[in-house]
Amino acid sequence: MVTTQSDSVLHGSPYRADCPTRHILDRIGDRWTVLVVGALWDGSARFSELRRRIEGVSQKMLTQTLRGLERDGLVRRTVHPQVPVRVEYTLTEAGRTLRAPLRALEEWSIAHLGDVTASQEAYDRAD
Amino acid sequence: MVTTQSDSVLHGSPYRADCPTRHILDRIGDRWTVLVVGALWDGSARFSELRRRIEGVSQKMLTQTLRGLERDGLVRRTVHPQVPVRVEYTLTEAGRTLRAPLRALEEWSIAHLGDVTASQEAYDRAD
DNA sequence: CAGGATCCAGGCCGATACTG
DNA sequence: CAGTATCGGCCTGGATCCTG
Repeated sequence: MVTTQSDSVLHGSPYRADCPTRHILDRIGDRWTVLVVGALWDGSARFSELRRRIEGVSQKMLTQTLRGLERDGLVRRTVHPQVPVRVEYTLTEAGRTLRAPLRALEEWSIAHLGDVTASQEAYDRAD
Repeated sequence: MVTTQSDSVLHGSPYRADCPTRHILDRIGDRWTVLVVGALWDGSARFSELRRRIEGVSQKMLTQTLRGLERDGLVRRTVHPQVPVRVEYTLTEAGRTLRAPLRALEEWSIAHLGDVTASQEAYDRAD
């Protein structure tokens, strides 16, 4: 509902507090979302598998991140009724489209990491 | 905390806690960095101008964000010795290269906002 | 005008214990 | 195995006051 507005959103300022893109940025913003999407890129994975793959993520944060992604329709959660329970997470079609922009960011990071680090050191050395 | 070595990190998993790309993601992660870069895209701007353009940013956060970007070599800060002081912020060459990946993200947001919102509502309605 | 310094509330997130 | 629930520390970030 909120989406169907003039194209002013496109060219207009995403700097407005009410801009819908901010909400998305908030999602991408948190470190784990990006890493979870990355970890799911080459196929589905179980909960504990993700937890092992993504170093440093707590169980709480992983759950929370997965719930958020599921709510956004970017990740599908499938429960296989077995004992013990088996839960699989997979990227949806929409989730897979996230790959391109995230990849762009990642590549930028890798390409510019050296420069950024050097700049930081120079900045810190000077007063 | 500062790592900088071992090129294995480059091609290795960005899921490792020590991966340098995380540092970049942390920067991009916070809402203000993205918005500041966006606000500076069409030229330099003064402090108060930025503050006006970016709705909702506090003086503290704007300063902090600009300092961070300057330290990273993405923004150049120029002080014009006048009374009152005039300070101009401009994107550096490196900073300008950020445009492409950020743009990609922004476009993804706009393109998928509708779907995401719909998915959220469905998720919340169900149980 | 462009910021530094400080106080403080709120949330983020980890650690821990418990369930189906 | 795949979570839920809860407590608590810390850090973020806003509000406010002050400076050159």
